[in-house]
Amino acid sequence: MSTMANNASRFLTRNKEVVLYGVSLAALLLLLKWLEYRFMILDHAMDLYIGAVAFIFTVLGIWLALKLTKPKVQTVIVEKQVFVSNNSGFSINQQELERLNLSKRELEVLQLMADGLSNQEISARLFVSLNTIKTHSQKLFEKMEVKRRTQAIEMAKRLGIIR
Amino acid sequence: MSTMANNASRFLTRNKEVVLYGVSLAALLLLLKWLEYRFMILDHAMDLYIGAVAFIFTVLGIWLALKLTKPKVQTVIVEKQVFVSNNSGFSINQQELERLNLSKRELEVLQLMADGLSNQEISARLFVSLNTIKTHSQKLFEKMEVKRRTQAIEMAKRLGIIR
DNA sequence: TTCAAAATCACCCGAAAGTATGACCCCAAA
DNA sequence: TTTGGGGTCATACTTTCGGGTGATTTTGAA
Repeated sequence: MSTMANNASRFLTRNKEVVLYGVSLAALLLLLKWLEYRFMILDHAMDLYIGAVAFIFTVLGIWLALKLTKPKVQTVIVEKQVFVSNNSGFSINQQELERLNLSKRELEVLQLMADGLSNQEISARLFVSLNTIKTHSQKLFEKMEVKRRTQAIEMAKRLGIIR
Repeated sequence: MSTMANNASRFLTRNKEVVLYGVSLAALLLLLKWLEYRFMILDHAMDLYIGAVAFIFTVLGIWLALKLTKPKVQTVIVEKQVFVSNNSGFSINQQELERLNLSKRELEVLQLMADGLSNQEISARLFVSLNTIKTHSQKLFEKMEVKRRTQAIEMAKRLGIIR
């Protein structure tokens, strides 16, 4: 039951793009027709018209490509500060990171959590939905064996797996 | 030295693109002229011609966009080990503490928050009611000018007003 | 090519966190 | 003695968080 609703909503979400594109294309055709009639009044203005068409469709192509191309993955540079204590020599970090077996995305979410961002803000920052962040945080908590984000932050800072 | 060579090579690479683009554009214009003469022979084939132009330039636009956004951003995790003398655990920033004007109780709550405790757990630890903790945290957030406990923790650790 | 992990998104529900407001007590300073 | 800050607690409400579940798509490795 919920699967149907799920599919329907997803279908709508996808179609929004398609519908938008369709409408835009229709508008563009109207514009072209208008341009055509305008220029046809003039004499030997064909080249100008062709130029306009070429320009418009070049822009359209660029827009299309940019729209349909997936947003680039941001480069994540994690600078880890390894605090070296005088007495207790725990300069772990990488070992702990591997032990916890966190994925790249989960580590990103963890870092943003530690920066004090809400799930909503994290989702906006990473260009994904709120639900996705929830899923990430869940897996994060499971792997780190904690129950709250504050515990995750505390552990992460203590182990030095985030800055 | 290697930087110069690097820049030179990069410059050449870029210019190669520009030259390639120029040549392609020239070829494209020739193609268009040819198409124009071909179609002009026919009667009322304008739309077809315009369509061809539109298509070609749409493809051109897409190609341009894809070409110019080519560089694939790899996710690189840079591990920078910064050795810091361990004074963060000892010296508390007294000036910041006074500036924020936190009460004793509020500071206690803040510390326990940073330890990853829930409001419920904090209230149990301090032998007060949950509502009291909520009140404390509220005033805490006001004084620190934050909206969430995670932000308060982040700021407190950054300023060094808690361990 | 196939398979598993990762990443994405959805929906529901209960718990926790946070907001707003008001009240009472205590104590020290004006 | 009044006044104000700190501490306590309450009710009512909204928002966010987290758990559980299921699904599809992407991707990287075998």
